[in-house]
Amino acid sequence: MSLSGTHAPDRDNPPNSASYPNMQSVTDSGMPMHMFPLSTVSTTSRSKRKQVKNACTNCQKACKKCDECRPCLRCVKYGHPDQCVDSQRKERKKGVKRGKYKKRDGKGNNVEPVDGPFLGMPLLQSPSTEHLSTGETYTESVGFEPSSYHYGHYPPAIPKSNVQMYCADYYPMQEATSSAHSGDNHEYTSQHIQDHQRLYGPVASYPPTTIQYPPSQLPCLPHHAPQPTYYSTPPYTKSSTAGIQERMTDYDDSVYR
DNA sequence: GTGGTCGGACGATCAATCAA
DNA sequence: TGATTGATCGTCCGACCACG
Repeated sequence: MSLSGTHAPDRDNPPNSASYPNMQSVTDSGMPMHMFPLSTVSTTSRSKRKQVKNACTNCQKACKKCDECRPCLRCVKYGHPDQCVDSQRKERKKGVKRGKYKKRDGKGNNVEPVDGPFLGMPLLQSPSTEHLSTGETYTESVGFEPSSYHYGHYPPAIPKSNVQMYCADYYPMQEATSSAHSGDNHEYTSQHIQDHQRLYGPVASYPPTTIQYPPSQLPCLPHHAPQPTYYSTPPYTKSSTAGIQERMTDYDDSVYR
């Protein structure tokens, strides 16, 4: 990122390190844990950080959390929604030679291939899944590795140009903490959310209770924005709260492929 | 209290490689 | 040809600092 800097982050206590699983601050969707209903948030888990596919230039420059919507909440918050544009990604290198492949056990050791419940994919073992049996209580930590393993198992990609992101997984409608927001820790106040709604339309409730397919509204888009193209056959029909997050995430991912 | 800066951990992506 | 691996690139956490 930036090339010059004088401050030294706390290397001895990497707060986001997997070696500190109890220091959960964000969820799979990138939503800060404090924005979850307390009853569903495990205090002992640390799930993977969820990143947006493409941060806007402002957030990228500031190294701050962005969201899929344009303008993003951060740009709205700081009063420059018109400058909220996707950053450009450079093309990945091709023709990079690689050595012999090793089988792995996740720790860098050579092992035999492991089988898991999803196409040989190992289960994501999160501490918070221990008390959850059938998914009756939804937390972000439940589920399987939202990685490229299962990408492409859903209907063929639709052109990216036809896609606008559905952001139900991002915006919390719980009352924001009374302490309002602090810094950039994406603790948007209810006032911020209301402002955003006033400007750009309603945002989705969180967590959703049922999957709507296609979504009846695109919560983060300006009302005049072009509507996305959806498959005629929904890739997901799950109606329980369990797993909704990952399903929506998977869907979002699938449309890019 | 608020916002800006920034190092670096780690998540996402996808081409190269493997194996059936 | 689909699955797996590993390199690359990007996001953003969280500490620190400046400012009003």
